[in-house]
Amino acid sequence: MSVTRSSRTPGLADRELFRGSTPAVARRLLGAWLVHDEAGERIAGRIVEVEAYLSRADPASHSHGGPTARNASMFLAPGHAYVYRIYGMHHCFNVVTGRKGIGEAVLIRALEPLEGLETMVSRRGRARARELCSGPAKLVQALGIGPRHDGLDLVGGALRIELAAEPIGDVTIRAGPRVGISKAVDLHLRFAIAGDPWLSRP
DNA sequence: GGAATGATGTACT
DNA sequence: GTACATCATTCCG
Repeated sequence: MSVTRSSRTPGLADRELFRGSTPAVARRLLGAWLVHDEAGERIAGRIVEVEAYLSRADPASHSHGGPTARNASMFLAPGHAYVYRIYGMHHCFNVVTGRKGIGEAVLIRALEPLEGLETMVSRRGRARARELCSGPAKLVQALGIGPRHDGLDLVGGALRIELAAEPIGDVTIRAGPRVGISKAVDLHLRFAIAGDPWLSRP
């Protein structure tokens, strides 16, 4: 199976990447790679779409009501994973961002599939590349992410973020309302690489 | 204890 | 484009 592949060599992200303003971190994550090393195989994709979820003041954020058993991982230090179950049957993957203890995170919504394509296809049960990682629950399934990754440290782990050599330019980023929420629809906290063919929706 | 709801995906019309 | 699967968490009484 042939795929487009970036010639740039990704580099490991350190914890600083995840600190600071969560919308700024969300923008910075576009173009970075999400990588999962498992059983000697490398499954990876390039992040093309994300959403920022802020602290208690953000009514659409899971941390809105304060810490609970479910959202506990959101209050860990930046760079940890927050994995939760949605609609009783899917899981979504977030990276904790901002500052420890405030409950902010970036939801990864879509990837351009780059490595481990065969494994992704077998996990997803469909061969069309466009359907492998074009949605938060799809990419979680394709990369083999699950509830066991909730709360894990992404810095230096088997599941991690790797930075592209050059960040993408701000002009290529589009912002818009977050998907699937009913509150704070006026906030434009969904960020995507403009015109990218791998988005969950245009 | 009970009911509503959800950061979705898939199948089908 | 619309319907529906499916269940933990949350909120209300």
